[in-house]
Amino acid sequence: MREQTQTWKIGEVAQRTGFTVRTLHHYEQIGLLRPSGRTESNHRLYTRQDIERLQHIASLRALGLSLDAIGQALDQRGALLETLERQLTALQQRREEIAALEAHLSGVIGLLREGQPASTSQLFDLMEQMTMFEKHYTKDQLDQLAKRREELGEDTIKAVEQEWPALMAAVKAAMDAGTDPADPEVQRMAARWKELIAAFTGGDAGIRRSLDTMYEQEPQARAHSGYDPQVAAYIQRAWEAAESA
Amino acid sequence: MREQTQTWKIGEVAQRTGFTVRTLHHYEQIGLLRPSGRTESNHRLYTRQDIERLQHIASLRALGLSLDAIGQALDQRGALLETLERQLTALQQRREEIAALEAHLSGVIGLLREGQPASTSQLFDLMEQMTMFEKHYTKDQLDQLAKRREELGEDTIKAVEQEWPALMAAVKAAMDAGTDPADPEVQRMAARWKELIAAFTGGDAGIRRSLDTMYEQEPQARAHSGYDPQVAAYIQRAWEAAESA
DNA sequence: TTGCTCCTCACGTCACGTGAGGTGGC
DNA sequence: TTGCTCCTCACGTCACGTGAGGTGGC
Repeated sequence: MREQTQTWKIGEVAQRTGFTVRTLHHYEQIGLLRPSGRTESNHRLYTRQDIERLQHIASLRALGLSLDAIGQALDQRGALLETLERQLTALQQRREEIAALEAHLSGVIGLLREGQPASTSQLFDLMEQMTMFEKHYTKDQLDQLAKRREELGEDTIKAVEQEWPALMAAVKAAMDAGTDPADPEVQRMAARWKELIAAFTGGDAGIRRSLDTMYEQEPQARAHSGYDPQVAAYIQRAWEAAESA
Repeated sequence: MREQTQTWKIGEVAQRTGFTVRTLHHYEQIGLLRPSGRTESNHRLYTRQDIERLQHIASLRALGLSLDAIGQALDQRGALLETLERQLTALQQRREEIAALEAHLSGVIGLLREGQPASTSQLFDLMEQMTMFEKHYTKDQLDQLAKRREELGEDTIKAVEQEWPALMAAVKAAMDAGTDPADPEVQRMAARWKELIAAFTGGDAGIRRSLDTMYEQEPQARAHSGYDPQVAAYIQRAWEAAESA
């Protein structure tokens, strides 16, 4: 009538379950799985129940749960479903983050491969711009911008990028000379300024707003483009003069 | 003619770049970014070049690179493209792993919600089975099995699952009684056995092979289904007798 | 006596967060 | 003198891997 309870030493348990001895030590240390007994010489003894618990741990670990979450799920029956749902949400979120990183990374790799930027620092300039863009524009807006660049063609884009600094310098010169914003030459430059922005935004008001916020919030963006708030205010006045005319 | 080099203290750098002071300490400690100077009172002084390097670090960190990889990429120009490509591959792999986890987890949550398994230990049995299945069957095979279950309908599946243990017990009894495998009654049971397997596999040879390997390699699977190698060998002989007849 | 298994520390990993305890400039 | 910034340790995080040094059973 003796209840003979079979037990296993740690090495046997390790071999049968695929856990390492160290891992079993660890699980005992954090209180996740305490072997039911010890031999006289202090060797751990695991019962069938212990091994069952270990298998449950393995199942939950296979779902990516943390040891902490596993402990809670096993000790408070009923919390299981909720724990798993939280885990699913966390995984989905993590996967979306990774997908976004991948998109960003692919973009940078594309720049590096095709554009062959002249210098490393130029590459980093480009990367910073990309990061800023991805921060201030929605995904739809970025798609629109990409389509627009394609429509315009590389040559047009390069031409515009070269024209910008020249135009800003000319406007700044007129401003510094105290020229009236209503002056015909300034009006011509203001109109051209408007055209260049429209070429970039494609006339989309949302993209225009995102562009403005980016320049407001990112000193980097201002520094990079040579944007000057005083010049911007001056152009603003020129536009207003044109409207009231 | 004095070259006046502007410098910033750690708090200023932190504020402008969005890193924390502790992080800058850390970057110095691991040699990723060493400020170019110190004041008399030992306060760190960062130059414009230091801050540029910090911005490059930020760009690369935004791509998910480890600090170690960032250090290498920045110190050995040319290694950059390769580093980024490795990172992209790693991210893709990680994303696929997460997707697989999600699929597994969704399955388990589905079981928990719909099936409402009677006890926790029953749920874990189911989970272990799922894990084993996902290990031994290809994705295509799992899809096929799912489709097949749908075709058969819940009632048929339950009926079959109930019939199994009874059939195995009957065969075992015949075997224990020393009945000849060619005996008509044993032949009837062997034929039924074949039908039940076919109902599960849908006659697919690949699925049949996966099922066999699973029973060979997973003591868990054998224990769970009550599978007995001696009974299996007996059935084998019955099938051979049927063929040679 | 020789292997093999078991034991208990305890450091290292990754990228910092969070104090603790103290000093220097306005 | 009071704040504020700066400094240098140093522990904690997560799930163990990897020794180090030593003991017990066949």
